Amino acid sequence: MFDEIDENYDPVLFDGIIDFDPNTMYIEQNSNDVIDSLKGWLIDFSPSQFETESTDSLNDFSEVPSYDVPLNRKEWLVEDLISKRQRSPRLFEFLILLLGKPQYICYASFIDKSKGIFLIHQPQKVAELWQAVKSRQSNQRMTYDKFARAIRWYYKSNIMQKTNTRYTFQFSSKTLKNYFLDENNNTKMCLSS
DNA sequence: CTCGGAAGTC
DNA sequence: GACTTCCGAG
Repeated sequence: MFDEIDENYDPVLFDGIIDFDPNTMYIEQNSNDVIDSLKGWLIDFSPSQFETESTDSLNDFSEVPSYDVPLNRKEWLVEDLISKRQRSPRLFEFLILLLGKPQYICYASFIDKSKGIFLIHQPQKVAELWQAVKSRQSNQRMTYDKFARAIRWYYKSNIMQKTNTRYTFQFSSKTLKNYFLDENNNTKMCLSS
C-alpha cells in the first residue's frame, strides 16, 4: 500500500503509526515515500510565508529548512496527449509538476500563481533534479546556467516570458491557460500522472 | 545574474 | 524538434 502514495494521499490516515515530531519521527514502514510525503505535508501546513503574497520582505527562504528529496521517477511522468503513453516531461512540464509538489517547495515556489510567476530558491538543486528527471545520458552536470538557457529558449515560442529578475520566471498566459486554469479559472493539473 | 547566438546531441 | 553546451556582452 505504501507504493501507491499520490495526490490523494492523506497523512491523517497514518496518524496511528506515526510519532509526529519531525525530528524524532518514527515510522514503522521503511518507506522513503511516506517520509517525503510527510515532510511535504508538514511544510505545507506550517505557518509560512509561502501562502501569503507579501510583496515586500518577500521570499527570504534562507531560514527555510532544506533537504534533498529522493527522486521518484514515477511521479514525474506525464501522459502524452497524443500517444496516450507515459513519458518524461518537457522542461516546462517539469516546472509545472515541480511547482505543484509541496515537498519541493524549498526548491521553487510561486510568488504570484495567478500570473504564473515563480522563484527558484535552490537553482543548482532544481537544475540537477531536471537532469535526473530528464535522464538524458550525459557525462556532464546540469548547471543552473544551462537550465536557465533552456528556459530562455521558451521566450521565442511564447511558452514562458521574461521577467528580468534574478531566479524569477514566468509562464506565458498561453501556457497558463493551457495547463493551469480551466474554463472557470480554477486550477487544473492535467499533467499529474 | 540575464540575454540570445551558434553549434552539438539525441 | 527540444533541448544542451559554450560563451561574449550587458
